[in-house]
Amino acid sequence: MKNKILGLIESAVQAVSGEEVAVELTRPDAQFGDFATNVALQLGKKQGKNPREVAQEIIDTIPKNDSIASAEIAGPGFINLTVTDKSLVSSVIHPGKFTAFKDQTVVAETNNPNPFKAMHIGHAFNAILADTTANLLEAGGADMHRVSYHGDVGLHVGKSMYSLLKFVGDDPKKLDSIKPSERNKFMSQMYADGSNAYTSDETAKKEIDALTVQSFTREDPLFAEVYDICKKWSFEQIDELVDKLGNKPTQKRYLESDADEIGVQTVKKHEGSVFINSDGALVFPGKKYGIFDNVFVTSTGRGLYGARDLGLMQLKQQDFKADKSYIVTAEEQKDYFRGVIKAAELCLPELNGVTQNISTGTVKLSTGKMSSRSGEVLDVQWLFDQIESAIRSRGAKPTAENIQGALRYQFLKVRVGSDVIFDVEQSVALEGNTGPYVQYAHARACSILTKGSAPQSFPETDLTDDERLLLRKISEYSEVTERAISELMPHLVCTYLYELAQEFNRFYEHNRVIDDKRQVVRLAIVNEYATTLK
RNA sequence: GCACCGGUAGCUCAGUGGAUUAGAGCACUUGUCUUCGGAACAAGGGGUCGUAGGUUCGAAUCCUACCCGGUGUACCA
Repeated sequence: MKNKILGLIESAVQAVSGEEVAVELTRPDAQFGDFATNVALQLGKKQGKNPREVAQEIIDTIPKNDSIASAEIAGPGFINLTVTDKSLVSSVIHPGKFTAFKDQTVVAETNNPNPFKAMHIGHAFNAILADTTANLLEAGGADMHRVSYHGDVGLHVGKSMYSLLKFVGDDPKKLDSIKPSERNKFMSQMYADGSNAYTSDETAKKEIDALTVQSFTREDPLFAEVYDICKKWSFEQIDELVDKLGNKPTQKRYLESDADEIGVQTVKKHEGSVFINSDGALVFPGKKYGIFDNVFVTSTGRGLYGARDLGLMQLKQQDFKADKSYIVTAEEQKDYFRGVIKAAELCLPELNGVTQNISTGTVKLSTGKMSSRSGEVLDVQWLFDQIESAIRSRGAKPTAENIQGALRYQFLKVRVGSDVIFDVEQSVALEGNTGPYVQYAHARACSILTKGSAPQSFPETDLTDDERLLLRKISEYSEVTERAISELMPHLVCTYLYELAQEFNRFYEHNRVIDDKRQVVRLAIVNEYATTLK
C-alpha cells in the first residue's frame, strides 16, 4: 500500500514542481491519518514558495483514484493522507514479498561457544541474535547457510586441561563420576581454576603454556584421551542448549583446529606484502588503516586467533562461495574484526565486501559485569531454570515455546549493539513488553477463531473506528519487516509486534466478535491479525 | 593519549531532521470487568532528551567543544 500511495504523491509532486524530489511517507498518529509527508516543506524551501500553497497544489494534482480517501494540509505544510477502507483491507490481505537479499548466497555463524568452558548468557544472547539475523536474511530471500565455529585449541584449552588432568590423575575413568547434568558446571569450574592458577602460580603457568601447545598437537595419549572426552561432552552440551534456545540447526561445524593451518599458511604467504615481520612474529599493520597492529602468527610460528579467523573465512568461502558472510560477536571484538577483514581482503581479493561483523552489546547483571575468568558467570542452564520456575509460579507449564518466547524476546527487543541489563526479577516477568504478552495476544485470537471460522474472502463493508485502528496496525507489517530485513534489526519487529498485540487487546476489550452482528467482518480481521502476528 | 560505542521519566528501553501534548514497559496512584483464555483494558502523577554553543522555517535527532560511563589499543580469546 505504501508504494502505491508513494507513487501517487511522487507523480503529483513532479507535475507541480517539474523536478524529481524524494518523497518520504511517515506514519503519523492515527488521529492525523494513515500517512504523512513533508515534501511540500522541502519543495517550498527549494523554490522559495509558501509550503502550504505548495501542499495545496500537490493535493489538487493527485489523480482521482480509489486509494486515497482524503488529503489535508496540516501545520506549516505537512500533508496528511487517509486511505480508503477498501485499500486498507486489500493491503492487509495481500502483503508484499521481501527481496532485499534475493538471489544471494549467505552464510552466518549462528552459535560459537567454546568447548572446555561453560556456555553462559553472553553466548546465548549472541546465538539468538545471530539466528534471528539469519531468519531475517532468509525472509529477505537469501539462500541461507547456518554454521558454527568453536575454539578447540589455544590458551583457554590449556587452562581447562591443567585442572582436568589434575582431576583425573592418571585415570580418565574418574570423569565418569561427573553426571551429564553437572558437566556444564564442572567444565566451568575447571576453566576457572586453571585460569586462577595461570595468574597466581608461576609453575602452573609454565605447565599451562605447555598444555596449550598440546592442544594443537595432542601427542600425549593421556592428554588426548581426556581432551577427546571433554570435547565430546562440550559439544553435546552446546548442541543441546543451542537447540533449547530455539535456534535452527546449523549445517556445518567449523573448529579452530581446522582453520589454523590454512590461516597460518596464508599469513606466511603474504609476509612482506600484507604482513610484516617483527622479531619473528607476523604482524598485520592495522594502524595503517586506522585500526591497530595485531599479531597473527607468533615468533614461535604458532597461529593466533587472527590467523585462524582468516583461515575460517577461506574454508567458508570454499564451501559456500557466499555473497555475504555474517559473524556476530561481542563489541570488544569490533576493531579486531575490522583488522582481520581488512587483512583478508588484502590477501584474498575475492573476499572483498563479503565478511560482515555485527557487534552486540554486553549482557550485564545489575550486580556488575560477568567474568568467565573468575567464574562469575551465569551459565545458560541457570537461566533456563529461572525462566521455568517463573512460568510455573504463574500456574503454567513450561514448554519450549513459552521458554523461548520469553528469552528470545528479552534479547531481541533492544537495538542491535545495545547492552542488555539482565535483572533477574525483571527478565522473567511476563507482563508488559515481553514475549509472553505477545504470545498471549495470539492465543486469545486463536481461541476466538476456534469458536467461529473466518470467511473465505474479506466482506465488503465500511469499518468501525476500532476495526480500522487494528487493520491499520496490521497493514504496517510489510514496511516494518522490510526495514528490519534491510537493516538487519530484529528489534523493529519486536516493537511492532508489541504494538500490534496492544492494539488487538484494546480491540478485544471493547468489541465482541462471536455473537456480534459484525461477526463475519471481525472474524476476518482477527484471522489476519493472528496470521500476521504469528 | 588515541579510536569506537553510549548518556532520553525512579528503573529498563524505543524514537536519530519535523509538527499540534518527546513515547512504551516496570514501579507507584486510581478505576473497569459476574471476560470470545485478566498473562487484559482505562485514567493519573513523573522528563530543562549529559552540559554549553552553533546550523535550520523546524533539533532528542546534524556540527563543534567539554563532562560522565563502557570497550579496544601486538605474540590471550
